[in-house]
Amino acid sequence: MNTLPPVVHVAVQRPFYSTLDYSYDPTQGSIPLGSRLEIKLAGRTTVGVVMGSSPTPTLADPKKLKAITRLMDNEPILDAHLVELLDWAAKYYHEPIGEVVFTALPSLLRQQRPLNLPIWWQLTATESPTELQRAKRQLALYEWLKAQGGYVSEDAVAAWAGNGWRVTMRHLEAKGLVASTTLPPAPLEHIATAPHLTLTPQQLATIEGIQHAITQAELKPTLLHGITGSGKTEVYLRVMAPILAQGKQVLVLVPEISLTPQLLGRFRTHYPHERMVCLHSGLTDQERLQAWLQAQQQQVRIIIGTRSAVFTPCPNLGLIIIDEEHDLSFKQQEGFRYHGRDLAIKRAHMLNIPIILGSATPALETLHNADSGRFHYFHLAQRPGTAKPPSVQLQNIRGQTLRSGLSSTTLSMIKDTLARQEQVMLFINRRGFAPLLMCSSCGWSGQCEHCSANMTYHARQGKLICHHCSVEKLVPEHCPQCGHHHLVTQGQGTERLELVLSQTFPTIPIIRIDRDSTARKGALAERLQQVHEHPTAILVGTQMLAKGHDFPNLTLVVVLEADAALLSSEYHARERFGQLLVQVAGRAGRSDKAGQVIIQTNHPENPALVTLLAQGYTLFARQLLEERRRWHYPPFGYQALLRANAPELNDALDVLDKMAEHLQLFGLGGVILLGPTTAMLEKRAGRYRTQLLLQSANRKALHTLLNYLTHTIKQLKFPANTRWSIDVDPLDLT
DNA sequence: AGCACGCCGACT
DNA sequence: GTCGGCGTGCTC
Repeated sequence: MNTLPPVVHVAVQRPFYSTLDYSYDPTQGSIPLGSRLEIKLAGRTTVGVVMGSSPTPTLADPKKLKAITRLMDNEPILDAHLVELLDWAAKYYHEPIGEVVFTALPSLLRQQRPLNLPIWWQLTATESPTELQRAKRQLALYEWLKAQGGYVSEDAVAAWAGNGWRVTMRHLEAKGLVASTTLPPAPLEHIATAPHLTLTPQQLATIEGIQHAITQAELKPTLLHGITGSGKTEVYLRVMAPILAQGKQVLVLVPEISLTPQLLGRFRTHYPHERMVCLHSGLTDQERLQAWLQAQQQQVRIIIGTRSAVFTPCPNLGLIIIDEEHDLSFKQQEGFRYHGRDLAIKRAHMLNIPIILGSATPALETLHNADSGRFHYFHLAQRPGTAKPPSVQLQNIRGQTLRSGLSSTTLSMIKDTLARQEQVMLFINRRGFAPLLMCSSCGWSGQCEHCSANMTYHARQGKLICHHCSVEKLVPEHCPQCGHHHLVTQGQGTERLELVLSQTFPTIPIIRIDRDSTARKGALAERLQQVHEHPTAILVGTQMLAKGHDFPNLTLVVVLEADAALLSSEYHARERFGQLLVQVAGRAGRSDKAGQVIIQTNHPENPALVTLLAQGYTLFARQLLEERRRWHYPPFGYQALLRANAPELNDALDVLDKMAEHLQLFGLGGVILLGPTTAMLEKRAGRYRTQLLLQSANRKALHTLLNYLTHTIKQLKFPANTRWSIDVDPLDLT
């Protein structure tokens, strides 16, 4: 007779694409989905998470079956919905299930420490039945519980009732008078008492429209396309109100840490009595765990966080908001390469709750979804108050002599702006002093030993730094190749601009904001403070400056080195440049003063650029979409990028050659293979990088192929020391 | 990913 | 004769 025990399907922190089966003793009770287990794996004790169960083992050889060691916590750590989402994500991104589940957990929960959530007792009936009259002890405990307001912690019960309390509680539980629970949800506070901004008719109409859209039976994601300064945050805040009033949770995803405190401030002001948490990379492990638990226990209803916050357990989730949905930081670029926005959309769909994507510059994919009617679309095209959109002009620098990257027209406009006692911002997406140091005599240049790239000259530190692998070395005093003393720099960086401007405008404060000048904790806040203290000033910065910050006295923005992005062969480059340009331009003239934007370029006739300036972002984006349609690029086709790297180029190529051959043997089913080729940055940190692009009009065909690959890859023999990865929906093809 | 097992070079 | 190199293969 077959007496095989029931099993749970367990995700473990190992590179396995499937769960492992472990048996358990059903007489000890069932094991809920999402529970954390202690298990033995290959002779070692480790942590697993229950992803499913079945009455009999599903593994081929039942002799291998082991029993779980124990349940680690008194509560499952993930609810059924998150288990389903993570399961889906593992399949969609072709990532080992354990990798997915464990990146979704706070790091303290990946370890073998039990969580031991406090148990609370909840009164479930308020009328004490007469039968309790006879059971004095039960009655006393029951009345005491009632006096405490209906929720009491296990510890409090033990302290009050003394020995034997557990038996008494079990009696009360059996009579249906109490139930054990985790922490009670935070009480409903009173909502939105802060003084409200007056809304524009357009904002009001948008809020009303969104509120109507998100209460429809058939929910679609909503794109809120609002130009910079149009008050998207205010719309989020108002749309949230009815959701919060129902006691539901709102999950807000934001691009990166630098903007989180700012947004949190707005939320605090608007909802001063609502408890909220922030989940970002700046938290300690303990803080992160606490925030995670508070969301899980419904102690907070507003959860603001970066990419990984999409996995925060919210048992009563009512709305998801993705701010700056186009932002690249939502896509994880290593390991489990998920897209926070796309997973949020999936999560909202699974829960049948509304989701709002906000951006001044929606991603092409998102815009296409709105154009095709798959998403609702709302447009906030005006800035409230007197703020007007800035005037943007292209400045042809072809054949002009530049002074440290600045044309004479630019310089005179800077002078004029400063004379009006206003601020100027110079935007250049390159930190350091100069991107290249070379010998004027023999042509030697400072190459990184580990990467196929130049090292950037950082004057202040007196170093050459590789921006790809962070290797540093002291600037040589003379040419390492010919001994010549005349080493010259080429090109512009933020540091050099800062220096040149301080020489040209010795009385004007120059405030540089880039990764180097803001590395120290609190340095960014200091710099921003300086900007607000000096109404006449020059700001020099990288894309850090492009997002979110409000500089009311800033009226001139100069964009330098625009051409690299325009000429790039990477088809995402122009989309990103357009987004960046619109975001940068949005910094100019945010109050009542008119803003101007100058773009220095050698290619003022560039069609994408011309469309962007003459007809705006939406038409620019639609034009790029048409191009993508012609090439069957996303969103008109589906892509996955296989990457490999190795200390030897041939080994890295060999990996992808073997994969390509393997896939061809299986049958491509209409999927096109492009490559293998070397990556644009051929060598990085001592490893050669190669890639193979898979493209198909049919998502299913692509996924079938990837699924075959991951499940048969062990048959392939790769050279030693090679690594490979799969990137589904890649956003970075370099 | 770990880790054990296993088959070839320089050492007590 | 052994210690240890990292190639190969397995983990419910």
